[in-house]
Amino acid sequence: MTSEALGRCLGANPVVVRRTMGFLRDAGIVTADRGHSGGWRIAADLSSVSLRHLHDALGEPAIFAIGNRNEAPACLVEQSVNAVLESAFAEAEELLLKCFGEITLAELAADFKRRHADRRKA
Amino acid sequence: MTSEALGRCLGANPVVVRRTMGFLRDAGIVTADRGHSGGWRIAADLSSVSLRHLHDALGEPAIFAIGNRNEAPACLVEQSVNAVLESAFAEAEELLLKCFGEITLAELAADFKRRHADRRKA
DNA sequence: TTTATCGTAATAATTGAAGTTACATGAAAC
DNA sequence: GTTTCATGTAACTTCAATTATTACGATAAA
Repeated sequence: MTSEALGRCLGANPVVVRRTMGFLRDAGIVTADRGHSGGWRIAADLSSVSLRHLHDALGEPAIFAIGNRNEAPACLVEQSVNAVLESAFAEAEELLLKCFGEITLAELAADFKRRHADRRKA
Repeated sequence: MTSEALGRCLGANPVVVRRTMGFLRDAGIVTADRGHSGGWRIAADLSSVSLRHLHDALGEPAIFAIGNRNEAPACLVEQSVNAVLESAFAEAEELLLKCFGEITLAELAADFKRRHADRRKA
């Protein structure tokens, strides 16, 4: 599938698609072929790739929208707040990443297949 | 404390402070007095205000930086992804809000007091 | 040799948050 | 009562981060 076509599916720009897919290529999850009839291709067994793998491959982007403003603030109030938030966020992140680790692309594909069949029936 | 002074403490603009504190005022957590010697004052027992209360008062801002792009997409792939992410995010959010609910301003104040005493000793 | 594709750098556009200005309202001080 | 000091809020500007776009080189198939 070309970046152009992927971009249309995702509602995103082809160059942005290339940038992002580049991380998955670097992680060995997909390959990219140039030239005529080139494009992106899955390079891994779908059942061996979890959402956690994708998250890691994409550089572990920040999960939380809110969080510490400074890592080691001089302000004692800020230190107190950071201390309690850090442990709360750490727990939530651990749980979320555990979930991510348990969901594979194969499962997503199976779920898609089910939805697709259901739609054709209806 | 005036918005001006709070702004200096927080490294934020006084008007932004007023905007934000306004939510806490609407929730009854603080009061604001105008005029000479006015400003913001705590209006609740510190032990009765949890971080959860603050979060709710501030309009339950989004906790996660990543999430569904569309709530009810036509795309079946997006539907599959949303389905698994929604439950994962819901679990993590529940845990985080539970933590928030267990932390009170009184506890934060006590922790601050401890840090303050420690610093004076050192 | 032409066409199609990725790779990537440089730049522009967009967006949402924060900052700023301006002024009305209200309350205390003198 | 007038001055001063606050909040309340609308309108506008600035800023930072993401996304989009343009441009062009590299590569491979037709």
